[in-house]
Order: sequence, then structure tokens, then C-alpha cells
Amino acid sequence: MPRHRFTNTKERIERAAIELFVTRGVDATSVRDVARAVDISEGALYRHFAGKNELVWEVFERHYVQFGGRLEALARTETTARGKLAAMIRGFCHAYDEDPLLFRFLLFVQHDQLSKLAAGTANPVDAVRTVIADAIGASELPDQDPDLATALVFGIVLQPVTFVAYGRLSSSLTSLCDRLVAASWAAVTTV
Amino acid sequence: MPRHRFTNTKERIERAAIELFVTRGVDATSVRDVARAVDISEGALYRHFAGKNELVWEVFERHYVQFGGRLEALARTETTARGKLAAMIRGFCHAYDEDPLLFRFLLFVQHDQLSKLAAGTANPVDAVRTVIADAIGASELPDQDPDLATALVFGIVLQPVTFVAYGRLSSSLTSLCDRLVAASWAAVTTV
Amino acid sequence: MPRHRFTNTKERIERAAIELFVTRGVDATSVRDVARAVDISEGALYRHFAGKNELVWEVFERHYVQFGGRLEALARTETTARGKLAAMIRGFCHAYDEDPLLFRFLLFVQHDQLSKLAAGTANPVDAVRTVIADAIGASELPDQDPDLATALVFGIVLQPVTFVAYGRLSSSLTSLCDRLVAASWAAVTTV
Amino acid sequence: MPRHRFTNTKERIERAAIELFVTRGVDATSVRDVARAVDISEGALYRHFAGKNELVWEVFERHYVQFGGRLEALARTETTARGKLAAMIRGFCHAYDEDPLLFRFLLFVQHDQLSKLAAGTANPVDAVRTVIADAIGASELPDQDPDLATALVFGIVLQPVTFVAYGRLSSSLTSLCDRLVAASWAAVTTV
DNA sequence: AATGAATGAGAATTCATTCAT
DNA sequence: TATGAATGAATTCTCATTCAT
Repeated sequence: MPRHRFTNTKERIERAAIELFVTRGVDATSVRDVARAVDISEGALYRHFAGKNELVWEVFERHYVQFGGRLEALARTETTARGKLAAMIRGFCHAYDEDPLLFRFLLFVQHDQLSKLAAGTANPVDAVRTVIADAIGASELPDQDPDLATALVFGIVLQPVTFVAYGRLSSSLTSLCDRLVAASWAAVTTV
Repeated sequence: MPRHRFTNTKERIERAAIELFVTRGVDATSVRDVARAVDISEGALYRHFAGKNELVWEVFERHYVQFGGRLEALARTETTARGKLAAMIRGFCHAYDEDPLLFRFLLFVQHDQLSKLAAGTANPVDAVRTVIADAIGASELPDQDPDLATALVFGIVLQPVTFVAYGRLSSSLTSLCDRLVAASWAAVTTV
Repeated sequence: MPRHRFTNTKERIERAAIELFVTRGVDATSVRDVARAVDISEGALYRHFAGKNELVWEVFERHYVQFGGRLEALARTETTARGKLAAMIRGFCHAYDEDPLLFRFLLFVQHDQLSKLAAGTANPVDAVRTVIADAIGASELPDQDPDLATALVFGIVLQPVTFVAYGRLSSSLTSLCDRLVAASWAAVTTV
Repeated sequence: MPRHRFTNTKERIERAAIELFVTRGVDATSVRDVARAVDISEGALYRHFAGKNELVWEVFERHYVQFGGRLEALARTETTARGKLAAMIRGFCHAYDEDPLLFRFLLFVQHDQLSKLAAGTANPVDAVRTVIADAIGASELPDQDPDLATALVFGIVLQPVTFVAYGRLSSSLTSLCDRLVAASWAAVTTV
């Protein structure tokens, strides 16, 4: 029954959607579920998003690209490879702790969405890969496949998130940050 | 019209299901899809599995537990922590290369199924965690949170699988094996 | 944001509606489509028409009755049955060529609307039927069912419109006019 | 609740659909309407037809092509142009009277479906047009646009159907047959 | 065991219409 | 007058599952 009660309906839809998508999964979340969570009708949702897929994509794309840019910016604040990597990892840990739900959403949903990203768009993987590739080129890191090195860093940083999500780890990411930096550095320097 | 054409119908259902689950996702794969892939009727599938969820679960559980046991056995073939870890990682790489589809299924599908695993059942995570915890207890590894250390190893080994699955890495896992062992060891010894 | 930009909003709605109704069909045209075509909001449309059905009906009724009256007037300009019929057919051809869209609308939409026409209202069918019935009464035409004769004339005149609409005929109706008159006269005099 | 009560479900769906499509219009008939008329669930309908559009198309195509072939065959039973035309018109009148619903369906639905017909497929319009074009070529008919002549014949034959459908004419088509033949012949010979 | 029609509960989406602003 | 978010009903279609044969 409520009409015009809120002006931020779109934001509220996004938040509710993220929460449901993370807790139940995207496929298991119906448009009806989202609408109910926001307390609007199903039809009303379609004034804000062209469809369920577009809702997922729009939220994913915006935050994923945004965070990619944030990582790039963080890398630019440092001069050494280790400094850049540390800044990025720290940036991720802080960002994650600020909004764990959003990051779990990005993490769980990426597999289906990544292929839609326009090539060349800022994104977290390329941000890290660039730093590593540059460092290899500048002999700051031993010669190695930059993609594999990137995978190692991502694995080291993201797997703990999964463990936190499933209750195997209980701390904040920030408190693990130094360890993750050290482990990452050890992994990419041990060839 | 064919009856009794194959005696291994159940296996064939499982293989087809795994393939479809990996390529399209579990939710996006209908019972009809699976039946068609095996060339049996939808109804016939219910002779072999109580339902779609049970099919997913049964396939997941068997292989997941089996592989957990395999890792435990591999660990027992070695005496040092590093040896045990190396054996397990090597075991995983070989197993993955032998049947990448199955492992991608276990990997991508696990989120919905893990919570159904009876506590105490053999599983890959506990296999690794036990080795690490024991090593910490025996001072073979520096004192640290065994869960975090386990997460690091899993991240290092599994993230490359994701990169392979999405085309960012093209090699076989086995060819990366030594590097993954080295990186894992570096990560768990650098506190 | 524009208010009062056009004073002829109602006319513009009608034109846009006719165009959409003809090209996509009435049911396949949404109020939204019409509003967008006129560049007004959906809600604004309801200032001018009580609803979609009323829009369809209002446009249909006005033009249908108007054209019926025009045919009656044309018939009155002639004295012989053949002259009256010829004038009406010529009138239709000219009118069609002046505004083919409108006439295709009247033609294609009529099925759903005809039953709503108040009995006794001027309309094309009765205009022609009256001329024919009078001619039969006055022995200007051979004795025959006036309704069947009317059907023959309508078929001869309207089917070419359909053929034009679907690309089987490419000429203007006016250029076919003499032939349609001749064929009609032949059809109603050959019993 | 009934399962397997009838073996001719597909036929029953087609009949019910034709009836509803003719009386209410295709767009105004929902899949639910059809399912209810056949007393099956909506879902069951989809085992027999891929969708609503396919249901319309399948029924239309089969009968339209079939009837086109029937007309061609009828034309071959005669040698003169007049004989061929008369046979076809008589064939149509009989066929219509045997199953008026079906023919009204074909008539009302053709506009949306004709474009889907594969070029070269047997169809009523081409059947008539061929006879007329051949007759013009053989000087059995005066020189004229064969498409226009075809339109005249179709108009003469089909418009009475419309009048019957709307209650302006009450007889069977067969009883009008001779008149329609005479009128058609008059129309195509009067240039 | 096997078939495949049938069910019934939803899913996503569209749409005419209303109404607070 | 004009806007456009919101409603709620309806629509097409999908799907896991059942069951008569």
C-alpha cells in the first residue's frame, strides 16, 4: 500500500538483494524475495532494475570496478613492489571488514559475471597482476609467471574470507592483514 | 523403448550431471537436462536417485569424502610435515589433472553442500588441518593459528584452479605442483 | 518537465496510438509505448483518455462514424445507383490514400469494436447497404440479398487494401479505383 | 487430478484453442484459458506445444498449407480457367461449412502468421494466383494485374464469411457458392 | 526398470491503472 | 496538468516430482 514512502528505494533494493544473494545464493533468491525484503511489490522493482540479472550485474559491476580502481590508487601510493602489494592487501582487508556482505557478494557472484566485464575495465585482478608483472620486469621479484603469482596472492587473501564465511575462522580480516601480506610476499618470492 | 541397455545407468547419470552442473551450474541444470544427456526418461532418473538434491549430494559426498581419505592416506606415507604437505598437494594436482571436471564440481558446488557433511567424516580440509596442527604441536611449524595456516594452503592450491578454469592460466596443475608446494611451505613458515 | 508545451497533446496521442496499433497490434501496444511515443508520462495520458480501451474506442468510433457520414454524403451527390456506388468507392480510395494508417487501423481494429457501435449510427457498411437496397427496390439492380451484395462490394474494395498492406500490391488505391468500381458493379449485377 | 485419461490430448488442445482464439482473439486468450477448457494443468500443455505462439503457428501452418494443397488439387481437376476457379471456390465453401471455426481461425490469424510461412509452401493465395496468372498468359482472361485479380476473388469469397461471422448474413457458404463463382468471374473479366 | 504425460507450485516479467507530489 | 513510483493481478513458462501404464 505505501507509495512514495522512501526516496531511496533503489538503494534499499540493492542492499536487500546483496544480503539475500549472499545468504541464499542468487538462483535461490526470487524477485519476490527481494521485493518482500524491501516491502514493495514485485512490479515496483522493475521500475528500478530491468530484471533480476540486471540487478545482479549492476550491483556487481559498479562495486567490482570501483574496488578495482581503489586498489590501483592504493598501489600508486607506494613505490616498492612489496609496498604496493601490502597497501592493496591492507586495502582489501579494511574494505572487507567495512562491508563483509558486499565483498562476499562480489566473491560468490563473480564467476557468472566476470565474462560480462568489458575488457580494459579496472578490476582487482588486473590491479594486482600489473603490480606483479611490473615488479618482475624490474627484477624486484624473481622471474615467474605473473598470472600464477597473482593467483597465489589472491588465494592467500581470499581463502581466509571463505573460512571466515564458513565459521572456520572468526577474526576480522584486518587482524590477519600483516600475516597475509607476509605470506603473499613469501609465496611470490619463493620460486 | 530400450530397457536394460546399460547396467551402468547410475554412473552415466552421475557423469552427465557433473558435466552439466559444472558447465551450467546446479540450479540452472534441470532434471530434464540430465535425463536427456543420459538419454533416459525423467521418471527413470528417480529409480536411481531420490531427487535432484540427493543426486547432487550423493555425488558430492562420495567424492569429497573419498578424496579426503586419499589425502589422509597420502599424509601417512610421509614422516615430516613438509613431506606430508607436499604429498597431499601433489596428490591433489594429479587427481585434478586426471578428472578436472569432477574437481571443479567439488570446488564450485561445495558451498551448498558442506554444511550437510556429518562432523568427523574424512574431508580434505581436515586432512590438511590435522597435518598442520600436528606439525605446530611438534614444533615442526612455527606457532600459529592452524585454521589460518590451512586457509593459506588451500588458497594457494585452489586459486590456480580457478584461474585455470577461467582461462587466466593454461597449464596443467601438475606442472605447477612444485611451485605450489614451495609457496605453501613458505606461507606457513613465514609468520 | 515540460508543461503545456503542446496544446494538441490529445491529437498527438491519437496519432501515435494509431501508428502503434497498426504496426504492432492493439494488444501488443502498451500504454507505456504510447506515452513514450508522445513523450509524456504514463499518468498524463489518463488526463486525456479514461483508459486504453477508451482510447481505442474513441479513435475508432469518431473516424468510423465520420467516414460513414462522408460516404452517405457522397452517395447523395449522385442520382443513379452506379453513380452513388462509384462515388463512394472513389471516396474511399481517396480517403485511404490520404491517410492509409488511419484506414488500416479502422480495418484491423474493427472486429473488437463494431459490436459497441450504437445501432443506427452512421457507418460505412450501412451507407453502402442502403444504396444497394434502394437500388434493388427501384429495380436498378437485379433482385438479390442486399447484405450479400454489400459483402461483395466490401470484399472487392477492402481485399486490395489488405494486399497492399502485406506487399502483394504496391499501387495507390486511387489508381485502382476505376477497376474496383467496374468489378463491384459487375459483381452486383451478375446474379 | 486426472492423469492419462485421454490419449488425444494434443488434438483436444488444438480444438479448444481454435475455439477460444476465434471467439475471444488470440491475444485475449491465455494459456490458462486453453488449459482450463481442456481440463488439464497449464504445465501439461507445454508437453504438447513449445509455447503459446507455437500452438498458434502449428495449428495455422498445418491447416493453411493443407488447404492450399487441396485448392491446387481441385484446380487440377478442371481444364478451363473458369472451371478451375469455380472448383476452388466451391471447395472453399464446402470446407468452410464443414468446419467454420477452423476457417475463421485461419482467416483472423493469418495476418500475424503469414510472414512465417516458408516461401514456396503451398498456400491458398498462390493457388488462386497461379490459376489466374496462367489464364491471363493463355488469354483466357483479359490482360490485367494477376495480384489485383486475385485480391478481387479473395475479397468476394472472404468478405461474406466476415458478414456471416458478424451476423449480417446467416446462410451457409455453400448456398452462396454459385453466386460467388459468378461474381468472381464477372470481376476478373470486367477490366 | 522404464516411460512420459500430468501436476501444482512457483519463477520472471508485463501491464493498466492509481495517486502522492 | 504533469510526473513516475507503486500496485496487484495476470501472463508465459519452468521445474521437481508423481504415477498409470
